[in-house]
Amino acid sequence: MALKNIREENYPEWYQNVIAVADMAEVSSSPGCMVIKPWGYGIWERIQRLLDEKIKETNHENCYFPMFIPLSYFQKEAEHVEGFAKEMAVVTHSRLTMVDGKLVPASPLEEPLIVRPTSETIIADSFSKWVHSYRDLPVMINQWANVVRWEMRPRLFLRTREFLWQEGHTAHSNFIEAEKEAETMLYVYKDLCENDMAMPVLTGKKPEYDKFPGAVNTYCIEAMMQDGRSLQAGTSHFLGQNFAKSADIKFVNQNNEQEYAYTTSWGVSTRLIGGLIMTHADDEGMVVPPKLAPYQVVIIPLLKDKAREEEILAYANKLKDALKDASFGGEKVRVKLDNRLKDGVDKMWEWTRKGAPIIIEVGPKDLDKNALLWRNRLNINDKNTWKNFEGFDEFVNSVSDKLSLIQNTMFERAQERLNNNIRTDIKTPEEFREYFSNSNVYLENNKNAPKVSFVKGKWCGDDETIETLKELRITIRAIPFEQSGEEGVCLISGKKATLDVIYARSY
RNA sequence: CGGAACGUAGUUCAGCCUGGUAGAACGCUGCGUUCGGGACGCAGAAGUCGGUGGUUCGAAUCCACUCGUUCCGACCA
Repeated sequence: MALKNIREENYPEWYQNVIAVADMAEVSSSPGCMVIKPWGYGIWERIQRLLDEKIKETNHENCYFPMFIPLSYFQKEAEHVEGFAKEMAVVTHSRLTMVDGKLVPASPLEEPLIVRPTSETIIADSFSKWVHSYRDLPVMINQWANVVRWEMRPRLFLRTREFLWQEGHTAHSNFIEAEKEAETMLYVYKDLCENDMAMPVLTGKKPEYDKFPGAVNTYCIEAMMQDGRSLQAGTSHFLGQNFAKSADIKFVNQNNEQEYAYTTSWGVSTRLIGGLIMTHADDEGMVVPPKLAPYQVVIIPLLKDKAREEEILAYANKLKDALKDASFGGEKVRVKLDNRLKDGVDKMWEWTRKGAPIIIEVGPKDLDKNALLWRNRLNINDKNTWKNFEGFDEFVNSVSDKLSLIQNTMFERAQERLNNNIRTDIKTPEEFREYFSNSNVYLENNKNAPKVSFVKGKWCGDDETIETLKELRITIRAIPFEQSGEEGVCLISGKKATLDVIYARSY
């Protein structure tokens, strides 16, 4: 057992332990912020690369907007400023001066600048300059950037004051096309989560009270963490004409009439890595799905026998080169030969904690046999797999299948957990309260069975229910797109209701 | 931003109540024995005790302020 805290005993500390032992990130000396270390950033780079391709395949182009947004821009959209006002970093001065040996801000700005919490307002401003005719539409852009939200209670990857993300922004000439865009991107996110991150998600719409400030509709993907809580993994917003009206994005339509554009925005962030951890990591540390692993195969040469050191290194290098010619998921296999001056066994466990999918040890015996010993991260504690010796060529030829199997197994495991933990048999407010009176944190013997997870049931939509949900610390995660249409009983109010929603505690 | 706890070596913590020049374990370095699943022995290096100010002959220890971390809550497209 590598970790000081295991999942069933202390889930929040386990989460932080995983990040520490996998060397993914650490709390920065700059309050509320994180330092993303190479292994964590490498995973983010993989997410970026895979998602960026999908964004471009759906006809978007990347560009970049300023991180400083004039305060007045936020006042243009009433709901938007209301939703974000509480958590903004404000730049008020343009220089420092020395007073009594201390640096103090000087030269106040005429208009304060906001460090972007999201870029709808400044991008809408540009759109208004770019769009004149229906022939200029649609505008479909994306930016990879950092944003700042002054969170009071930071948690690595899940909620930090500064985080990295991508935000897409589009403008369209009509309602239908814009709605379709918001939907398209939601499914691009679902594809990323499920096929690349091996993290199944539910799709749906946010209830009115939980929409993005200024949006007409907010669509979301929600993932189930191992403790049964929900993580909002990404959102896609149909903004209607709200931002177009406040930023004056007008165009002349085919009938020579002035019309406001319809806009959308959509984003995912480094929070996905938090989701990745809470979906896949175990009591030994991180487990990274092959498609996201910065290194999919790590080779550790065992160099105790000085006489054969060169020979073993040559063999390890030969293996590395042979593996590089293999491919997985349409890309070359990423191989790391770990040459550091440390004991082989220490390196083996280090890469286990980091969650590298396949770890190979290359020692003197392998030279003679033309073989190698490989370990599958998913079975790291299964003694039956401790002696996975395999012929050199046989391994090289099957590495792609092995990675594929690991990727698929990880997804199936997570999918099974999601499928098995959405309760649909809770039919009354009494049963509902009883169920959620349990705590989330404790898992039963079966780590695939959190005590409290998702409940799918009816909701009447009344305002009073929102207050009750707050008291119970439960949220409506999504209104699924597929609705049964059957009448039932609202799990909060007990009134008649037909709308199906997903209830859960959340991060 | 409210409540609570905490801040001492790279890490986890003891010492504080009852003031007198800094401790352990793990980790790290060296040597040796082991070692294809987290090993061991011996030796060694490593801390202006979060910061500022106060009380005192003397402060890790007492007091005030401040900064930060963790947990709970509020907040969190």
